[in-house]
Amino acid sequence: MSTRRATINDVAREAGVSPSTASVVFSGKTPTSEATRARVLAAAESLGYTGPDPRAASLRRGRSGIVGVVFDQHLGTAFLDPVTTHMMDGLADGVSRLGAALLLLRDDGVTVSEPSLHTAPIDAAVLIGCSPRMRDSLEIVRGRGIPVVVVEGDAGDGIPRVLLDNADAQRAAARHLADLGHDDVVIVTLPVDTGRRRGWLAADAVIGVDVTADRLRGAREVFPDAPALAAATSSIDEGAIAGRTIFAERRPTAVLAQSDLLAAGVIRAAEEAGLRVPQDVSVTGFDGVVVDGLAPHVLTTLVQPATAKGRAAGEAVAAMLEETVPSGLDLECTFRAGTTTGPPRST
Amino acid sequence: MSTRRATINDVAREAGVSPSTASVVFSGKTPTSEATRARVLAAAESLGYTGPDPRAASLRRGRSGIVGVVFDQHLGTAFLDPVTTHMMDGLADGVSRLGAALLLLRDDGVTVSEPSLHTAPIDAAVLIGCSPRMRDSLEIVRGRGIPVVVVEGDAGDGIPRVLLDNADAQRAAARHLADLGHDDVVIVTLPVDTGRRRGWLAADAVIGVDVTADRLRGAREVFPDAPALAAATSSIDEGAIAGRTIFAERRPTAVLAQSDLLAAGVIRAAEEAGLRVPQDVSVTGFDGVVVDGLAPHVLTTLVQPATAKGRAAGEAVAAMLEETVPSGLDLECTFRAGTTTGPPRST
DNA sequence: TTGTACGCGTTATCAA
DNA sequence: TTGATAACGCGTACAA
Repeated sequence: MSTRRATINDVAREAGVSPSTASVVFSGKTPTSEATRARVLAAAESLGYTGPDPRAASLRRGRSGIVGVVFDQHLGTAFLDPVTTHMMDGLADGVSRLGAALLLLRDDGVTVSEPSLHTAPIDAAVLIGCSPRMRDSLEIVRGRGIPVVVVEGDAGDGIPRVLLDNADAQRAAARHLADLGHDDVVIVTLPVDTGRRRGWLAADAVIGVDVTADRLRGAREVFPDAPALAAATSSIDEGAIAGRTIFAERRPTAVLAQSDLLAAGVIRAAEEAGLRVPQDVSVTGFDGVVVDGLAPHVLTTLVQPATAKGRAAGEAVAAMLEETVPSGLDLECTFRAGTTTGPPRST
Repeated sequence: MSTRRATINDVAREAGVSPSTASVVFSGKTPTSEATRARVLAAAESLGYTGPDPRAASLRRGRSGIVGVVFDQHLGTAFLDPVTTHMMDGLADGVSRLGAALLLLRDDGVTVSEPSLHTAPIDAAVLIGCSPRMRDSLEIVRGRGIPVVVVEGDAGDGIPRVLLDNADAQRAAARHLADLGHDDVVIVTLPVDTGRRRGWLAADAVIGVDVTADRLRGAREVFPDAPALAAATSSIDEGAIAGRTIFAERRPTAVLAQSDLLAAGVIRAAEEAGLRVPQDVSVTGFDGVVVDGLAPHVLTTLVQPATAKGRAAGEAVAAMLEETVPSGLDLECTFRAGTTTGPPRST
């Protein structure tokens, strides 16, 4: 009874074959005679050998079978958003053709914990929600020569990215409001930077988060002068905070929120303020997720293909690993009219 | 311009030092003179060397810095439950002292994709929700000699597991109902097996999922003859399905659901059936998660420390890796009285 | 503080 | 169908 775990060498010796033959028996890469195969398996069994050491195999192969998923926020926070969980689901699906598993990584810029982006044994990486800080993550990964796909963010120079038609979609919602007759509209935006500061956006504000910028641009194409209030994150509570701020100061006929969760919060704030939706104020969201607790309202929103987004990212990663050019990265949102928008109240 | 990436050897040669010195510069395990250090770093820079190859390092070290988290269901499904996401959050926290990252693994018994439990380069594993199928996963992992911690499941012989006082807690809720005067109670359970079949449970039904069995046991200690209806998963929709089944057949004065999501669904079904909560029927949940959309109700439930559960699992894993005996694995739920329970209607 | 030498466990390649 | 050989890239005793 040795203290050390058996290796494939031990098994080979025990079975009376060469290590390479034993290896082949486990990998199945080359046909082997039934007899040797049986002998090797028996030897493994008797030695308690349970298969090749993944670390050694991945060193030799140059592949670990692991795809890193990089978040720029606390996991708990990220997973609170249904869009993220659906995307993870699709991502798991998308990389499965690669036979890869997902490694959860967080890049908050300060943590030095290992394995970080610098040291994780990943074959590829998917960056979620490219905030400015993500650029650093990107540099690290690219420096390591690892294929990267960015979801919803600008990565610059030729890095594949999965994109929604954010501006177009948001413009559609804005137009919907305009068609109904609205012209006093306030926009509630997703975070504008890593600092996640709340507050009214100056006209010349620099927006570091692309999703936010794109959706804002789409809305402003229809309502060039609409004031915009930034939320600290995408959640019902944040939406409610934003809503309270808005209704304390003004009475717009419509609020255009950049996410369903924010919209739900705005609706809550509106009702707190004694406003009826949509009679007194119309509200639109973005994402098309199921927001529990919104009943009986059905949110007017843009439905984004969250699962498909993840799957597209996964497949893009798979393609890059196979040295192919990824495709199918541009996805479209669908406008869905609900019960939270209607004609503006007559003044 | 070579086609191959630079190794630490190349860097050492370029810097005019030995490979071991270069290695030490990167790991910081041994003091080095400022001069050599600078030289090595410069050499690395000029060769585009971004640090030790994680695969080689982990082979050498015998550690990968990765902890596997094994689910027995689709990731999307698992993450739909707030309890799971909170637990993941805690888990990420708990293993962080180890400096480890989390690898998402799924064991559905059929997938042959790699890396599976057999081949993933993990230092330890956390099994979530030990259904019968999980026993197989367990065998695989143990066979590989990898430390395992089980969350909410019976792993048998000396495998550390993070446990809630499910039976006790559920008994407290049942007693609460009994004290109010209820005696016509129906129980809605979590899945009873991997097949996730719905339906009334026979008195002698074998329950393969421990959480389900424990909570049921606690309830039956107070209401020995209460009929139990199994749901296919823990969700509001499943709760509603169960609720509809119940109210179509009978009019219990109280329904004891094994999760908050199920309870929310039951409440929805009750209201559909024209029953008021709690006047016509009381409902209790389990978990203490925030269920959006339940307002104005506040669920009477057992609050479980979901984040703490994850953290405990993470710390247990860390302990095992350090050859210590894990502790702090038993966690308690807290009874929280809400507005969904009251005295039974007079018959 | 630096260098030498070797092993970690596997698998690709090629020849037999 | 099997076997010999040579990396894969690194970390670390141990000696200098």
